Amino acid sequence: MTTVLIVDDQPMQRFGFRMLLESQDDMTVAGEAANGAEAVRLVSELRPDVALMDIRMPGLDGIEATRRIVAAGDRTRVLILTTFDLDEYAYAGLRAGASGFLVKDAQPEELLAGIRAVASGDAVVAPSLTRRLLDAYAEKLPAPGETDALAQDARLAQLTDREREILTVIGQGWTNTEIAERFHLAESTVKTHVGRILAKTGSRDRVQAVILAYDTKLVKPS
Amino acid sequence: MTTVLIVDDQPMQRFGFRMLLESQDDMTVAGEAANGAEAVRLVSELRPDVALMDIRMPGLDGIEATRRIVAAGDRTRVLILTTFDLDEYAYAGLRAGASGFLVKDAQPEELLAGIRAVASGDAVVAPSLTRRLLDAYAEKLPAPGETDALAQDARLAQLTDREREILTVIGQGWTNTEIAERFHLAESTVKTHVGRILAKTGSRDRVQAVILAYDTKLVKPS
DNA sequence: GCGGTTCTAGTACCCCGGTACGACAGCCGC
DNA sequence: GCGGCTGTCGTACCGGGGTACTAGAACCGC
Repeated sequence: MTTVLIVDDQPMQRFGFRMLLESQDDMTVAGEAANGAEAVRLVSELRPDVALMDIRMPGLDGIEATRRIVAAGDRTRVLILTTFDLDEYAYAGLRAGASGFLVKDAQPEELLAGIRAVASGDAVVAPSLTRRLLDAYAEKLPAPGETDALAQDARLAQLTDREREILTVIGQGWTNTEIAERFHLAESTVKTHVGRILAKTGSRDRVQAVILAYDTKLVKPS
Repeated sequence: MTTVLIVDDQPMQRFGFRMLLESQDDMTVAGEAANGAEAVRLVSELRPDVALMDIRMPGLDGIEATRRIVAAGDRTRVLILTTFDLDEYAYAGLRAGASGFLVKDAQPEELLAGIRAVASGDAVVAPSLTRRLLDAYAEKLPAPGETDALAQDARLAQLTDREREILTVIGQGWTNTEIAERFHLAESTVKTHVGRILAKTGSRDRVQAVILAYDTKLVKPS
């Protein structure tokens, strides 16, 4: 069962969302908030799976509320909903750590699919924005040729591709739970991988693995 | 009317797609191709709106075919479809200039919505991949204000000398027990310090503290 | 002297991380 | 075909890490 917190300053808008969500038998509305401050408070209190977040609200807006929710380290994923797909909003929302960004005039099915995707650790972005996201991403890609000047360390060389991939995100601070969610693996699988990484690299725990990742430039300082 | 070219080496797979597409009154199948070379040829000949492209095919694969179609400057958008959401495939496909990337086990509605989005110039990406895309994108973003490096220094500045000292050895991989022994402290004291360090720096656990230590150059790669 | 800060220390509790098994499916090379 | 490697998943267990409190001692500045 996916629990959802509805955040919107317009009562009728909240009502509409509530009706839609309650009509689904795998979803339930954990609560409603009319502004950002209330949203932050209710998230920490109710710990919903997903916060459906409007942007324009009196007082604390949706962006800032998202930032605080993400910063608090709660497991709640934020799905931003707004009337217009203005770039600034989207970018700001994504920077704030939102897991998704959809426009309100989306089809109900799209909205529901978005909520389910976000709840399961995936992310969703309105199609109109995805294009720009891809363009920006393409620029960031290492280049058609080869994948970077891969860190050649004897310890890293023993790792399989999968293990190196996982070590990379360990180096970015991901917990086993997060790795499992975002890679769609069981936590036990992640633990197996981590155990092998530690054994192969001679690391005592993931902290030393992180240090190794930095020292070998597998992960670079941000 | 959206015209679609189906590219897949498996006849049954093509048949399935054809049935699905023909059931829609705003879509029509322009043709079918069983490999990459045929796809490139048919695109230039039929000029469909969208090419539904499988990746694994004998001869010219979907990635290379996509690259050539895009390079040819045709108006045809390529939507890549594959069985598994392997990173390499996705990255390669996006680099090649595809307008979208979906997994074959997606719901038919998702697939259709994806085709319509791509045909209208938008882009679509499978939810499972969007997450990683967002993460990568977030890294690329310049950061809210001008903060970043300075902000992290600000977080370090809040620490007392003792705390900074302890954060340094945390960054070197020491456990609480080791810190207690070598600093002649009780482990409970170390835990108190660590807890305050995490709170002040906004780190979730010592792993993130290690990352912070490296990013701020408090600890330097060996 | 008194309040604020820092360092120290303790207890109690819970959860995540790591280990130690075993198991199976797919793939590749011999 | 068979064995080895890889990736996946499961269960069970334990210890360290982190949190939430409280609290005393030393120091400093007003």
